[in-house]
Amino acid sequence: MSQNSIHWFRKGLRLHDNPALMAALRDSRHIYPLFLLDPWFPNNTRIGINRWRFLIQTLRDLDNSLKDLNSRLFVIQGSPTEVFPELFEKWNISRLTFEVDTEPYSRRRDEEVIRVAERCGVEVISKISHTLYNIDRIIEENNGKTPMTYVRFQSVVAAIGVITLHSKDHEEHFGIPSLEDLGLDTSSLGPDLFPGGEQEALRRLDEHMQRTSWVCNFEKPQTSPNSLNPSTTVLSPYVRFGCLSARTFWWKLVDVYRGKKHSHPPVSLHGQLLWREFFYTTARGIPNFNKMQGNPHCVQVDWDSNPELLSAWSEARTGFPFIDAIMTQLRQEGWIHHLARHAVACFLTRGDLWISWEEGQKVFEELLLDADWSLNAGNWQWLSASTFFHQYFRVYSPIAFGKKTDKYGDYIKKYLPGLKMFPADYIYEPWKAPRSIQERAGCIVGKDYPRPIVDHMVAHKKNLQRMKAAYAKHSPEENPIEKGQKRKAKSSMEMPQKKAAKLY
DNA sequence: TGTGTGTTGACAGG
DNA sequence: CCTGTCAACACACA
Repeated sequence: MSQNSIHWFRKGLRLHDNPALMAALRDSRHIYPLFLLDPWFPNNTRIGINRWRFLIQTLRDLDNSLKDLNSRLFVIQGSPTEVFPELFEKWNISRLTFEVDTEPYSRRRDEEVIRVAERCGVEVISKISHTLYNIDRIIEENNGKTPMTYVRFQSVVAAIGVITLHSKDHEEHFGIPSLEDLGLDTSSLGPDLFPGGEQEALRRLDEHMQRTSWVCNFEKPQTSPNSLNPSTTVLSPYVRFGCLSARTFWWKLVDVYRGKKHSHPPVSLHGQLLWREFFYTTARGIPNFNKMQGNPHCVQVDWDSNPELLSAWSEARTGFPFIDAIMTQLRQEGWIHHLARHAVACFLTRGDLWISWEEGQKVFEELLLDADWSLNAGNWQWLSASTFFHQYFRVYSPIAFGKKTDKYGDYIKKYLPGLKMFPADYIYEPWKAPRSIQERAGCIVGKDYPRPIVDHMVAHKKNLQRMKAAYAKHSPEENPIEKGQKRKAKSSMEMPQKKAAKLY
């Protein structure tokens, strides 16, 4: 039997570890590798120019790889339910294959496409390969409940057992558009530090996996948010687009770890992949995951609406050099270290500006090369102490935090060259520098660089109280009255006992 | 229902 | 480098 198949690339933009693509190849006479530029995405999400470039580079790389196999990538603009019926008929298609995607829009889209395919008599095959595990099964194994902690998540996946890795492996052509073809403004393109594509992804993976002791000793919290070159792998954009299979990454790490002492989840590189899996699971299980309202696990906070403060943050004009340097790196290069994300996210939300994490989520969605719906929403909830993380009294200092790993402010000077001449004593707080030093540095605060938009000490103390009030009102699954009584009992009884126990 | 724990705080003090 | 304190959270498990 010979068939004509379409393999629909969405994420999973690779040839390696691609079970759905393999399913398309089986017994096929013709296979049509297809990528749709679905207008839903630019119409409903924010895609910055740097991520557009990453996508186009990735598609070119995929096309090149397919050329080596005597094939080409077909790139078509249009919504799936309109495009597919035409293509099914035009190419006489009997089979459609694609990778499972767990995001809300993707699930709705795929359900509709499956219905369209059924009507056209086209068999649909979908395979899991974007995640290590079957995300739905994780929730099932946890009695239908979404695991809410990493520890809980780990115990559930441990029970599921080892993940598997898929074994390795025309006529007219619809070309890959350029950024200009797509009508995009390319004037703000940043340096091309992380070019898209499977070949680049595999090259970078290989490069890092050769550093065996670095891999074995990797502990995420020990890596620096403000080194001049990334202190971590920056494989995240590649995993996000599926240029690199998370499963291939996982098993490469198994090879490197074998027979050696190595770090473990949550801090290890394996642990990082499991964090991704954790947030994919919670994003699948929790309704309205990218919103506060209607999200049953999210603490409801009375965030301020303050467009001036928000744009100062997103445009690197807060007057805190550490924060502004990070936001500059983000905008120019499309990637910042995870702890740098913590620092700016805390600053925007519960730490200083008291602006909703949803606003920060939008900015990251636009600017990060690795912006991923599930991870972005999950991490913003984490950092704003809305869901998953509740120790809201742990606040990052926009002054002190960066000093731990960059005493002299070299990172700040790289991204904010206007502050280059400031002495180390004042680089994190230039407004404290005497006028003479500001003049010598050629940078007057309030004129050449903004004054701080908030007093951190005042703001964070006030915000702590506002968080306390929000938590007092928060009652995810319980009767609020009952909860209030429990809280009272705890605070009057437990604390003195604890202190007494310590004294004796 | 109490207790231990939680990838990644800041700060003072030894 | 480590520790405890600050003031205090929810989740998970026994």
